[in-house]
Amino acid sequence: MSKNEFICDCNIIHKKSVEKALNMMPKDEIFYKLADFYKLIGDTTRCKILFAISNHEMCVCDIANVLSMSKSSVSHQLGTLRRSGIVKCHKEGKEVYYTLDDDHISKVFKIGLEHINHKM
Amino acid sequence: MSKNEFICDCNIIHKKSVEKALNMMPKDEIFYKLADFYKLIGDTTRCKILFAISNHEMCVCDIANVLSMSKSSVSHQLGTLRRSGIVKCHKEGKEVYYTLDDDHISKVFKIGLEHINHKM
DNA sequence: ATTATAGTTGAATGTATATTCATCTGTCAA
DNA sequence: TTGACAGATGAATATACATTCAACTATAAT
Repeated sequence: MSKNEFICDCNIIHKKSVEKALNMMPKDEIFYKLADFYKLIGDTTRCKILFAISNHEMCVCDIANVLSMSKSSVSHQLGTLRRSGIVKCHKEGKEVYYTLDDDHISKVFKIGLEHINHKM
Repeated sequence: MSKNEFICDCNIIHKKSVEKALNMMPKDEIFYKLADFYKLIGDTTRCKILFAISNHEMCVCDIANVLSMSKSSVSHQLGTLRRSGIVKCHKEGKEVYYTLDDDHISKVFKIGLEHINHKM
């Protein structure tokens, strides 16, 4: 009977706690997606972009001006957000307008700001 | 009268939109903190750690076993989370027990999962 | 047709950061 | 007081990724 049945460099202190936690943990795939989602909004530039377009749609140039950044940089970030299904866009003539794909983002911002205020 | 009054490599297309967005944007400091908060939970390992301890407190060894990771790696991440005020800890003998600092994390997880489900 | 502008994209560079390794402290037991 | 273990931590390495640069497409105007 081994003291350490798990693949880790230390012994188990509270076996029940560990097993309980293991049971309630979602699958790895869920954690990958969840972490990926937070990682996407966990960047100052993307935070600002999402905030800017959360009120009404904006084209790339306007967003670049709001953030005082290059079109290229903004476009790269918008591409990342689009491929991840966080924003969507539609074209009108030469311009491409971006909006949030759904409104979970606004909710997440709300709680994030609550957390920050709680820390002050 | 210059066509481009802002420090950006492109023109403003919709002046009103840009000004409106600029007015409602929080200060940079807020965005730094907000992005930092999401960045912290935007990592698979830290996501798992937070999830594991969200139910009841756990010591470092137990967390390491739940995640099948080394104590050192877990401890580094816990240190980061602690210094950022996301988790807190108390010592009992040789062991250090970690819990969430407040329950905004659980709420954020809830919305994150909603977003993921919305995408399936 | 030609020119200007909106936007995208691949490659390169620089920066940030997660994990590992080795070492250290603090606590308990023998 | 010696040994064993929980945990923390600095340095090093490796990986991820944000921005820049240059080149490209597409649309509109002259």
